[in-house]
Amino acid sequence: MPELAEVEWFRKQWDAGRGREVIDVKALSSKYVFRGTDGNALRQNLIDQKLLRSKRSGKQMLFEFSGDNWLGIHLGMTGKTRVESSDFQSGKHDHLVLCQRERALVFNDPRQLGQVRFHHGEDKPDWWKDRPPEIDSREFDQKFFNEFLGRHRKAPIKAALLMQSGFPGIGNWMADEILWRAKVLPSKRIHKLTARERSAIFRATKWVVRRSLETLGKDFSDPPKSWLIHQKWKRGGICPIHRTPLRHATVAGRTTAWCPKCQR
DNA sequence: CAACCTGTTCGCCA
DNA sequence: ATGGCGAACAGGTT
Repeated sequence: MPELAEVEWFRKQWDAGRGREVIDVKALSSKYVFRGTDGNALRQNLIDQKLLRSKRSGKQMLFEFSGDNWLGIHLGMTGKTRVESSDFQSGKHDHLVLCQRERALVFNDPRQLGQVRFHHGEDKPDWWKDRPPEIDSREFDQKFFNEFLGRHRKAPIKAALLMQSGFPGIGNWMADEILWRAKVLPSKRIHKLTARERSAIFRATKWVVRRSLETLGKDFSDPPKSWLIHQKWKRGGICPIHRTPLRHATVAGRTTAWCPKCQR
């Protein structure tokens, strides 16, 4: 489910617990989502600590706690964070519950392709360092964009858009939305793109990210009806511009929708 | 029962 | 050494 804008919304859900102590931790640490993490250390360290703040980088979330404790959550395909009341009883796929006196902060992930990581130390965890620039920042500029594409000349443009090291936060629906707006066929190889097409993709990337943060990222509301996302999953989906039936195929290993009239 | 899935990582191959 | 691609991960839904 979650790409950049949805992850931003899920990150903010736990803001309700900022400044408050964790009094108990329920962690099903044998589960796949805890791979590579010491569930006991997580439990021992987080109890009695306060949630201080959180950050997002691409699709990654980092929650900082007092006492030099850091909790990383990646939502994968089906992960969600939410808040429940303090007497909440955890359900089947609620793998991690941080209990506070006033509420419970819950991480749920049926499919478990997400990941929970824990780090204790003064400095941020290694896996949070050397992140690529946020698309919605000045550091994500034409130079960075062109250099990244230059390293993947033979790949279809959609494959590059899905690479988190170059387009942090972009996922399947945002990639299709960007290429539809830029009027570029998702399967087009990067070395075949014209300068004009590259520039259109750069601008559409920034635009889709900014606009989806203003809707989905802010209050989980739908982007405008004119967006491709509303059509891409439906049977009989049409181009929002002139109602041409969308085409579907697997590109870069993922289901892809595009308008055969707009995108060439 | 089979195919599919808004994500990432691994191993194989060029 | 680097880049491209298919499979695997786990469990639910169509």
